Amino acid sequence: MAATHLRNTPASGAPDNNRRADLVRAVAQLFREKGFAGTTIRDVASAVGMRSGSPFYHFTNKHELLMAVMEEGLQLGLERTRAVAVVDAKGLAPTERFRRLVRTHYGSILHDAGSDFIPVMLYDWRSLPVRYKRRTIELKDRYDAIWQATLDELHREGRLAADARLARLMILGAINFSATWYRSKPRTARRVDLDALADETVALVLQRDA
Amino acid sequence: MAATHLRNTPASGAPDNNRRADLVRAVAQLFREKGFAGTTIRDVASAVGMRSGSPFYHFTNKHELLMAVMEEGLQLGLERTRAVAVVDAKGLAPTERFRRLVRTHYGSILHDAGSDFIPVMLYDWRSLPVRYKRRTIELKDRYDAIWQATLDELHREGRLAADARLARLMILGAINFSATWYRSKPRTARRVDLDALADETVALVLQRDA
DNA sequence: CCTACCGATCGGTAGG
DNA sequence: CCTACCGATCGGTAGG
Repeated sequence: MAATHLRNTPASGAPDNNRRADLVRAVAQLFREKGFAGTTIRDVASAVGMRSGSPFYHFTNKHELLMAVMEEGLQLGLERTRAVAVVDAKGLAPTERFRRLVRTHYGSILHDAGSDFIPVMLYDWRSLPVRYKRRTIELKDRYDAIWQATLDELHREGRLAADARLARLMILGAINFSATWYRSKPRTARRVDLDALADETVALVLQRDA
Repeated sequence: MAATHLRNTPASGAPDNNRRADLVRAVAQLFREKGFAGTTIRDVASAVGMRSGSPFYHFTNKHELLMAVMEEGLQLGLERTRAVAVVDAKGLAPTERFRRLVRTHYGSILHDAGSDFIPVMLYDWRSLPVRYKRRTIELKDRYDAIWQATLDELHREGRLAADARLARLMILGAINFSATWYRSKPRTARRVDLDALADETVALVLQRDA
């Protein structure tokens, strides 16, 4: 019994990272489904097989749990987006790079299994205390910058007919809003997969090649 | 004292409509700011100068308050949108009718003073119990139908390069998402007013005239 | 990480 | 619509 407890308590005194990661993942799913205020610490604990007081061994309060979810999402999203835009599609035409950005956002940011972190940010940004917002905004700005670079190029080429900064807000808005209506296992026959959805999004917002 | 109470209690036995309307309005603002689960009945009561138990004289539980907010928003939105699309802009070109739809959604649905009802629906749809959703969806479908008619026309004219149904979801998504970033009293100098925002939105999603 | 618990708060109600 | 209240639940903590 005691040995089991010790196994999860690293020598350094810092909580075990696996358990912490388990918590953040479980919490992301719960917050996405029921919201920050609608989720109790007891929900969180039981989702990872802990007792009600134990999450506070890893996080000092509920708000830090919320921030951890958002930061995890931005960190992961930044890595994946950078891999697509700055590495894989570096030499490609802006339109193709744009298509890949859109597809990545639909997939690994919003709708792939386990992608609950950013949706929590979209839904519950207002629940994050101001003092936690600064750090999160820094990460978010870096994410936006990657998009902005490609959108600026498209604007220069005449493929984007709106102000490039507003275009970013509107395009990411259109994609993010799919969090409210897209279901990977739909009830209706009108199934749209993420590839098709990305293509349609690109078609909608880019002007035809002149 | 007793007279004051009686004045607000109509003979029919039904609660006074003005007080009910006051409640719905105040609740919409609170739910928009703090979310459904993050708002207490005591917040609601004190916002309209009541004591904590009194809102239950008008609504049997907290969820009915949420539904009332959403229905009020859809009812108002439907009226205004119909006035614009089906009356005022009936004979106009689809592109102009579209522009007015977009402008109305930005204004009287999302960002004008007192337009907190629909944002509550966007944020807290998941908090509405399933048995309340049916009625709300009926109203929402009618709202969507007005948009869809104009988008179908634009698609036929070649001004819309995506599937018209997905276009509706994406365009309303782009507009609705402004609820998370648009501020009528911005901190930065980059002020964009709703007229300009509507124009930019139209420019983004419509293909240039061939 | 568990046990055992606390003080505060919450949605809701009875009775007037 | 108020007064007075209840039972349940909540975030969080002490001590091991």
